Amino acid sequence: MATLADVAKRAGVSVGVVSRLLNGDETLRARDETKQRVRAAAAELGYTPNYAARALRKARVGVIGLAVHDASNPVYSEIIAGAQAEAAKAGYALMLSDVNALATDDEMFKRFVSGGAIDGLLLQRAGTAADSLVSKIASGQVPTVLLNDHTRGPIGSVAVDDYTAAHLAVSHLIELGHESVGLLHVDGPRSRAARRRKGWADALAAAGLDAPASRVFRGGHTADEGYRGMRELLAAPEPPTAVFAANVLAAVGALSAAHDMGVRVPDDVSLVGLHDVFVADFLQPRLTVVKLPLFELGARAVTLLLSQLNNDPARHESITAPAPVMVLRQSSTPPPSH
Amino acid sequence: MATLADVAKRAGVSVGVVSRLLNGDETLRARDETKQRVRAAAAELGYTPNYAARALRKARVGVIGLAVHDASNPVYSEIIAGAQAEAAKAGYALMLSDVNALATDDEMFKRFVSGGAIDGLLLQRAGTAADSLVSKIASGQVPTVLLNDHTRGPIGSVAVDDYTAAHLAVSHLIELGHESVGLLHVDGPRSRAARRRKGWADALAAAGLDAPASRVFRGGHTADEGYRGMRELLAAPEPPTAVFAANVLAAVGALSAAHDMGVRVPDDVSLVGLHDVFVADFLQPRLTVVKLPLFELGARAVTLLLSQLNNDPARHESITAPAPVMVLRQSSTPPPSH
DNA sequence: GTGAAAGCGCTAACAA
DNA sequence: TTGTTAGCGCTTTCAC
Repeated sequence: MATLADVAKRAGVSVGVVSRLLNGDETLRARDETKQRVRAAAAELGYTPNYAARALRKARVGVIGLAVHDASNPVYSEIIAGAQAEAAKAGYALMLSDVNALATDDEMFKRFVSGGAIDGLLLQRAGTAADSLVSKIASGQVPTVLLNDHTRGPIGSVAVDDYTAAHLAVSHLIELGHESVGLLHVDGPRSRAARRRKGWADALAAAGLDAPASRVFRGGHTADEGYRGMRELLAAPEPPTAVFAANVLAAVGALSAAHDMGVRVPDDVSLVGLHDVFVADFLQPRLTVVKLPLFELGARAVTLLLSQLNNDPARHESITAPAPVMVLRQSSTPPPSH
Repeated sequence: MATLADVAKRAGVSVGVVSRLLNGDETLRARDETKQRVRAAAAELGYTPNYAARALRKARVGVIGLAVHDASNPVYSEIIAGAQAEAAKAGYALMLSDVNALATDDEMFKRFVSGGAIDGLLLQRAGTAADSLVSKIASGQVPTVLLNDHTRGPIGSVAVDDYTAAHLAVSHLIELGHESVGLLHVDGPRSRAARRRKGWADALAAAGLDAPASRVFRGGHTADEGYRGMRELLAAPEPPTAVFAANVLAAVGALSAAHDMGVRVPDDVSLVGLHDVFVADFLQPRLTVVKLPLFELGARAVTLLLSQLNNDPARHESITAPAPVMVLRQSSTPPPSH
């Protein structure tokens, strides 16, 4: 690999000039002819800066870490895509990691957050003890921003409007004529789960309807958990005529559970999920869903993190535009008795 | 951040000793008492090695790149998980990247494969021109191994047994009594697609059945493409009574297409997919599938790459164990007329 | 048994 | 307008 010194020698100048020129240093006063010569030499040698050396010198590596619980979860992949795009714009690379691995494997944690392997960290919490540990420790080492979460103090955070999304979904169901709407709710950071539940409750209340705890079932954020939650819900004494699943994967499982119990969707019970992922459009029936700007969430998170890298204070951001939208498909219709 | 020098000072020794001790240098002859002192100092200061410095010095960064087409594709995520696990064992980190971004964005390409940002590259091709470009260039810069692909020359590769998997799926259908089995085939590197098609054809031939080109439709590897392919297949003059989809996502789309066309699965047509991903178990009907050792694929790929990093020659590996297995679910039954 | 020192490739401050 | 130089933190060879 060609080094700066190689280029300098070939161009007959010193390394300082080459470095400054190639990095676009404005204050460099050099003859045009010299610039040409240097550029030509660099091109001929196929020069590429060595990032390890640069990182060592500048104490900044140009990579931002992204720790999630399950990179294969389609919900996360849109966030990741957004983060990726924004990071690339700023010349940063993204490095994925698993939150649990980070929490469990001490070696990995040190390598990832200490040791200068990343300049900043994007973190997806999920309410477990390990999570708070990670976020606590990590924030002391590297600038951190939490994804779809809310926090004060030295850690930044950015969130989408879960409350409005839930409100929207439930209002849609109410407009269709439903009077009893169950909730398959997620665990996770209190605030996130709570916002979705409040959206559900408020929408019901606004229509003068009940939002009793007896209609709330644990849906989790996997299809398996959603399956179990829906079974419980449908086995309840007076099952609701509609269900809002606070997570798509839970909705996928819920659909499957209804089918297995001989309950037809949407004829017997309507179902709407949160987050629009491709699979929603390939289920039978196709899943009605509310779509949140997940791509933007990822993008804004890196913007915020980048500003923290420049010593701006950590802050919280809410993404209000684009607003949540209903994606009407086949799983929601008026209730049976209408 | 505490540096080696800090630790050395605190322990009252020189940096050389600290470095050798902490790295487990066998040839270091030091008094036990000294070792204790050094270890204590390191612990007290919370010393973590700086990876940029180490990388610069050793000309090796400890990260291996993994370039795929769509990190959110559940099929890839199992491969990724396998690679992750194996890399972690060897103290390597994994850095994901998008193949297309790499092919398009020159800046990114240089940063990723030149510039020493990665020590080796795991690459998922898909038959496009961009791919061969990438693999060609990349292999000149860093050791490379292709995922589920086959190649000779300076690039390594590792593949699962697509042929047997396809053969297994089609044989299963034949045993159920089907005599006409359609194929939703994938594009991608010739060898991979060809192996699956040959498995289909050979299984049919072994039973004295026809495998005409008129029963082969393009299924691609997304649900959308599978949807389109299945529509065409079902609209054909004499549609088959069973279909093998050479990719799960295509199978997901195919199921949806059948439903939209009023064709019942499995009553009117049986369907089996390739690769067992979670969603297969949550569809209606649950999808019968053949499972290939994808996790092992990822793991073996990094093992191979690591050996190439130690100057072993590039070679090709086939993963034969665990063997492909049928996962029987609800989408395959005997043909209607039986 | 342990210390000293060179140097990986780069940036930035200072000289000339 | 361009050259020189001091390190960033680490590993490794060689000397004592």
